[in-house]
Amino acid sequence: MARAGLTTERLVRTAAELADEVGFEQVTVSALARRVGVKVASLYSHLKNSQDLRTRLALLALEELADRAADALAGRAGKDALTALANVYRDYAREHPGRYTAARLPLDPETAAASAGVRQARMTRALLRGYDLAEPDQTHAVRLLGSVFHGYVSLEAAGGFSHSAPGSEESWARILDALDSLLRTWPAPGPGHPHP
Amino acid sequence: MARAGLTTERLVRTAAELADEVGFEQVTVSALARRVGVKVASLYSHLKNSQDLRTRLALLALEELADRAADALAGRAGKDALTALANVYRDYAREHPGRYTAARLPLDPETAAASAGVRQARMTRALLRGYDLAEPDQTHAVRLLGSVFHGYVSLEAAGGFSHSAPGSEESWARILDALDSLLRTWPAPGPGHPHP
DNA sequence: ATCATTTGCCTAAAACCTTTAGGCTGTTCC
DNA sequence: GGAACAGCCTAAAGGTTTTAGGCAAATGAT
Repeated sequence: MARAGLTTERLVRTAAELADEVGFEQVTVSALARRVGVKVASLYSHLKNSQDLRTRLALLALEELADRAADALAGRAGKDALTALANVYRDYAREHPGRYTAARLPLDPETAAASAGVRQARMTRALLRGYDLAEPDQTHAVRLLGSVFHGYVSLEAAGGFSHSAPGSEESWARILDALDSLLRTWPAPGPGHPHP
Repeated sequence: MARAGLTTERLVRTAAELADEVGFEQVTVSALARRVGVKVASLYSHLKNSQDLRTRLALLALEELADRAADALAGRAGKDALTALANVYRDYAREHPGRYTAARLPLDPETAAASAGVRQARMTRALLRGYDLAEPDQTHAVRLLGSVFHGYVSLEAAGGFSHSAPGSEESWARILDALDSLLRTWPAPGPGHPHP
């Protein structure tokens, strides 16, 4: 009987392609087995179970995102860096929707701590060195940026901004303008402007 | 044979409880049938299929969110309104994680257009009347707020901000401060500050 | 080169979810 | 009461997950 020469890594990469083509939800051990031309049970030599496959896929996506982020940030600072990092997420989500969804999979704390997610957080923090933020504001800003990037990209992928003017492209640019401005003039805590 | 007296609405409400208890992903026609004490096939008189159940659950959650938003916004303006609306999303996600996940389900355009999602968008826009934003900046700001609320709540639910200082509560407060400040001084488009 | 071991893929089978088809029995309404 | 409908049931087919056990190809020692 001819052997297919499967490995866990190869399977996960194939699963990533599958995810981008048919959606992360549709990535199933069965579908993966079909695609690599092998019986379903054979995959259980390489994968613990279905959840294991999804987790590995998530870790792959987190790595790829972190790699792209590192590339994008190299040699940039300030708004340039902000824009570059933001576009890493948006572009990745558009090029690889299934992988991007996978990257959003909730991981248990230990797995998350060992993932490339921490690399991404570190890079976001590095980006903020181009602005003048002391702790704990820097952490708040890291969380804000993460929220905006993830939130915008998710809503856009769900079709939230299509079919209405102005275009999503323009909003994205203006939101980055706004974030840049906000980071340069991060406000002190408080109830906001005092009513005169 | 005693009749259970099921209706589609009752099933969807039960599915919502189920979602909050075991997670949206685990909401299945079978699990729902078990919970209401009926054979699986019986549910297909009330639900078109599994996807139909999930969609109805999403619509329920969107309605509940819009209702809470309307309550929260009544009689408030400015930062008060901003905080109230933001907390609607965060509190709802914490009280009803399954429902909140359901509300994030991508809907086909017609369904989305007929959902309470548009009511939510309208209310966010109404909130912004307390700030001085002309179109198209108002739309950009609506999208920014939606992104931050959804993004923050999602990352928080995924455990992104736990086990690290400062606490998520504090970041949330400071991010709302920052958004309020940003909305009061929304910047003009451009590359940012000119370098001196 | 041969034999033993390990490895990789297979078949078989059980458990669960989805969906359709058809039947029986309460309920409703003349 | 009886006709018609509605609501829940059984049956069955098809798909996914996972475990168990088998056979053959690759590996490596003698």
